[in-house]
Amino acid sequence: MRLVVATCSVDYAGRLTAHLPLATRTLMLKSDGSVLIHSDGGSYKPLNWMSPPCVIDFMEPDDDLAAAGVLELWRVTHSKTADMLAISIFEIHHDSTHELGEDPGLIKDGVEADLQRLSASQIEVYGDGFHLIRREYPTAIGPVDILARDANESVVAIEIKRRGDIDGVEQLTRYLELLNRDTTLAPVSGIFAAQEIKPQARTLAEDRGIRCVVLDLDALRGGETDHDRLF
Amino acid sequence: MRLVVATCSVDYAGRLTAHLPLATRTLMLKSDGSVLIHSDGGSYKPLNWMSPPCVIDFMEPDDDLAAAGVLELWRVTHSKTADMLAISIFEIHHDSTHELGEDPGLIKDGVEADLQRLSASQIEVYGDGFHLIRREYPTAIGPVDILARDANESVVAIEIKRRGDIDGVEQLTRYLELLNRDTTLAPVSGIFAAQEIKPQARTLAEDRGIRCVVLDLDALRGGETDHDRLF
DNA sequence: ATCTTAATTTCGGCA
DNA sequence: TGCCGAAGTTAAGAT
Repeated sequence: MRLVVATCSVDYAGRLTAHLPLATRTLMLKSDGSVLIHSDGGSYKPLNWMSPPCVIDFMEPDDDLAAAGVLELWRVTHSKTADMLAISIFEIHHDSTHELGEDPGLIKDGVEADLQRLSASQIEVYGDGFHLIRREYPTAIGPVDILARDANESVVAIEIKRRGDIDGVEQLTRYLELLNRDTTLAPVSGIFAAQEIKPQARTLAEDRGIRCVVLDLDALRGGETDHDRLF
Repeated sequence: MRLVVATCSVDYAGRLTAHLPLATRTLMLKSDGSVLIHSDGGSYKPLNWMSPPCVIDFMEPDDDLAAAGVLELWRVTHSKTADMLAISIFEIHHDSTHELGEDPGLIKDGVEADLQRLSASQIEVYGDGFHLIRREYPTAIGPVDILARDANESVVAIEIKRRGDIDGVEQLTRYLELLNRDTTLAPVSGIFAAQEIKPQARTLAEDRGIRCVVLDLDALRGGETDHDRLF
């Protein structure tokens, strides 16, 4: 990886056209050819960039550019889409290259898939006597996270989110409407489950007769451990 | 901005839990307190990060961590959400600080909205005698970019993209199918308009009786200027 | 300030 | 490989 702090201007032409006026910025050149141009603030998104696969070409400026003060012209072109990034270097304040090696990558935990897997394997967190029909139950408008039966053998559709918001309730409502047209399943009730449920979402859900369940990830993990130890 | 290349491990706890095993990475510490952790590849998204507003606390490792080889412990906490990022520094390979100053920011140009606005105000680029019904004509599956009538008063649905690809043709096809069910509008023909139309997309479109129009942004701009001067 | 939607989205999963 | 949906989505515009 090469790190450069330079006074530069940048032009991008590809899915859109964009320009960065002359200013001092940090350029990150990765070993796969990709380039990030960062300012000293804002979020993790660069001001401008080129994603791999791409190649960078370090060129001499022509006479006009050189007369305008351009030391180097870096031309980054995408290998497939012909997107192009042109970086005009006016002054280099820092330039260093570093060997980083492969990265083992991020290990994530506590995403929706974990909640679904853990709570499906401990389906009674949704109520005594519950049993699983299946996860990712397919419907015409997409898969329902969990389909189960309650103690009375009535079908229950469970929608799981990390953070329970209005749109999740809407999604479950659409599933319920569809599932209740299936005479072999109806009547189907709904459960909206999340690690955290927004008050607005809870109000809407309960207004529609949908029960809300707050999932405790740590408790689910503990439960799984016990389960693994028992069997 | 401070640039650090270090062998480190990282733990994040917030909206999810995540861990980065020990490896050499580039750390970008911005002046607003935000931190990005980049590997030498991938896209512009960091492996892990903390968005502003946040504060970074440079701490001495406790005895256990020091015995494990930790030189420094950087603790980044979000000022509002209590999200936390803990960076355990094992070895620093590079460390430099740079004054960048304010950035004038990116100037974007040629986005879909511009093409839509400009071509709607000069609707005859689609054909002599064309007149606008409305932009963003609402349907059950989303708004149609432009709905117009041609010289014969037949309705035309226009889908606009910056770069015309297969999926844009598919989108327009769905709109046409829906609009043609409306007896007050049918028959509705389609125009696929873009600054650049991929050969595959053009073939598919014409195969479905959809006309393709290549939009010239500079010409549209010139046309708008004339219009403004005339009225 | 809040919400709605696009994004040069990126990223992962599954068919 | 392509489609579909989630993301610590982020970011910009409208209400």
